[in-house]
Amino acid sequence: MMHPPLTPTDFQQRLISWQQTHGRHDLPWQQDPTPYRVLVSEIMLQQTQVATVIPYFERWMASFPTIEALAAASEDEVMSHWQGLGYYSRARNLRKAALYITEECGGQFPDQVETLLKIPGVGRYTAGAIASFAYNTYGPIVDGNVKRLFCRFFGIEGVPGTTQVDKTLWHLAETYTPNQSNRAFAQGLLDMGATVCKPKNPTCDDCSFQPECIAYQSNRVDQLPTPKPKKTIPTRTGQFLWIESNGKLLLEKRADNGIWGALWCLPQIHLEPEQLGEHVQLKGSFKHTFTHYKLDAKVWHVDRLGEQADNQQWFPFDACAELGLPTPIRKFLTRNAPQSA
DNA sequence: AATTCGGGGGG
DNA sequence: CCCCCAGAATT
Repeated sequence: MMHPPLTPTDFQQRLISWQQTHGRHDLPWQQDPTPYRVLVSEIMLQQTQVATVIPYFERWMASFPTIEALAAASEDEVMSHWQGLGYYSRARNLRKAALYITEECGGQFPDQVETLLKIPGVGRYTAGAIASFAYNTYGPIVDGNVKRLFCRFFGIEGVPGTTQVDKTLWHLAETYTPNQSNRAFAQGLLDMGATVCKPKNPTCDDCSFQPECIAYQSNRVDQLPTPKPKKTIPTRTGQFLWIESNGKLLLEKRADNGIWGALWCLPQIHLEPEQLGEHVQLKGSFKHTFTHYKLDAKVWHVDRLGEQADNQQWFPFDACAELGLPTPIRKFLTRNAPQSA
C-alpha cells in the first residue's frame, strides 16, 4: 500500500525514534564525542569501514589524546599511526588540521559548518558530521549511506557522484535535517544505511520507512541507487631497490603528493629493467591493486649506492616495523628480512 | 566533470 | 571476481 510522502518533521521523528531503539550506541567515538575525537573519527571513516577504523582510532587516541598532542607530533610519528589505513593525505591533513586549529584559531575549535570547512581535509560531509556529532547542531550529511538511502526512499534516478544527482541529494539533506537532536538524526541516517538499507541484501522487512519508500513500493530496491559505469584499470610497472648494508636497509621518504605520499618506502627508480646494470639482480616481486591501477613491481638487489639522496636514510630491519610503510612494501620486508626466515 | 588518492570487508 | 566503504583535493 502506497503512502503519501513523509514531511521532514515526520521523517525526523521516525528516524530519531528508530535510532534510539535500533541504532548503534557503542562505537568508540560516540563515547565522549568531543570535537577532536569526532574530527579524528570522521577523517578515518572517509571511504573506510567502521570495523577497520576502530583499532586505528583506539591507538590514535592513546598516542594523541588531545589536539595539542597531535599538533606537537612529527609527521613520521603521525604517518606511522596511519600505516595500513590508506588514503594517506588524510593523515597529513589531519596533522595540518591540528596545527591550524591550535595556531590559527587560538585553540578554539570551529563550531559552524562554514568555519569547519576551512579545516584541511574537512569537506562538506565531514563539516556536517562534526556539527551534528560534536555540537549536536544542524549539520546536513551526505555520505555513501545517505546517498543509498535517499536514492531508494525518494526514488532518485541517476548515478550518485554526478553533479546533478549530488545536488538533489544535498538539497534533500538540507531540507530533511532537523534543528535539534542532530546527533541522533545523523547517527540514524548512517545506522540505517549500514544495517538496514544495505548495498546488498537490504532488510526491507525490518525497515520502518517501507510504506513510503519509492524503491520498495515500485520493486526497484535492487536497481537503486543507479550503479556507476565500471572502468577497466590499467597495469603499471614499478622498479624498487633493495640496498642492504651492515644489517640496515636503505629507505626513501616519498614526496607528499602521489601514491603513498609521505610514507617511507624502498627507493623507487623510473627505469625499465633492461636499463639496469650487470651487478643488479632480482630480489623478488609483488603485485598490488589500487583503486585506479594495478602495480606490477620488481625489487632489485643493489650492492652499492651511487649517491645517497636527502630523502633517504638507513634503518635497522627491526626499526622498519615502527615506520609508516606502504602495505605491500611492509609485506615484502616481512618475507625478505634476514632473520624472519 | 574527471581523476587521483588504499586497503580491506563481504557477497 | 565484484562492488562498496561515515570523501576530499586536485586537475
